[in-house]
Amino acid sequence: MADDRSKDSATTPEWSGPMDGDLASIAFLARSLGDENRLRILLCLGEEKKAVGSIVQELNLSQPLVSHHLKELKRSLLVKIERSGPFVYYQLADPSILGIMGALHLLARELLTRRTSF
Amino acid sequence: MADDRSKDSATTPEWSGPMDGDLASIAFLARSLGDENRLRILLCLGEEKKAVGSIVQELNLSQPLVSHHLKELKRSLLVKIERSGPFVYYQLADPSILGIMGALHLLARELLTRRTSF
DNA sequence: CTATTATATCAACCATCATTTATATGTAAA
DNA sequence: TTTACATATAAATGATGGTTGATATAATAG
Repeated sequence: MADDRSKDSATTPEWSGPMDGDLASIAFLARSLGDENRLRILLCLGEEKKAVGSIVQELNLSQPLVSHHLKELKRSLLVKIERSGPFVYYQLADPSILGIMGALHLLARELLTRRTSF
Repeated sequence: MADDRSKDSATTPEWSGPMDGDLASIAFLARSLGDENRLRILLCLGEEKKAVGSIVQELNLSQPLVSHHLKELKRSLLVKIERSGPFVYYQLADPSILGIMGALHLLARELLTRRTSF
């Protein structure tokens, strides 16, 4: 049982291909979604670009904290940046982000209700 | 600027409702998906229940590590457990988990290709 | 009972991360 | 230039989390 890499394509259910370094990207994205304040920021961004100050005021978080999380969201490419004067506007990089959050929300509800009803 | 909780329903894009403690559940789920080894375990589980030893051998990970991650996946309700003799079989709690992983994979590919092509 | 197999837990170490406070950078106006 | 505002960064701290190695529990066979 030295090493065996010959059973990849047997149990690939939804995607096709190697999935080598892709799992790292998926994990990286998921970790970026794994913070409540970042989720609030993404949800607050919605579909309109907003400046940092607006997010700070809207979510009632400290400005360095919002800035830090925005930096993290930028690192994971989940938001796009646009400067205009002294303002920096952040925007969702892709609308599917909200869809994924919705799917996670649905899954969480499902798992929790399944848990309490059994 | 003491406190203001009067602008909730203005910018809810995809779901409806309070989203109060739901974001915590979403973040919890996302954090559980935010580890490459756990993703490999979920992907390895696929749709058939497998014992711990099978996962250990299939992914070439140490048994305590797999057991620890399975415990974490159980804590987030992403897997179901079924004992049979000395074996403990783990199974995906919901098939939509693979769909969410696929969506994250698609988003990652999209964001990365968008990044390198601009 | 002992022995063996399957799985879980414990302890320790190291890394990552979220948060706060303070400070720095940058931009625009007077 | 100074002043004011918007945002970013630094340093420090506390908490959480992944990994390894050793050990413990559980079930079964002999």
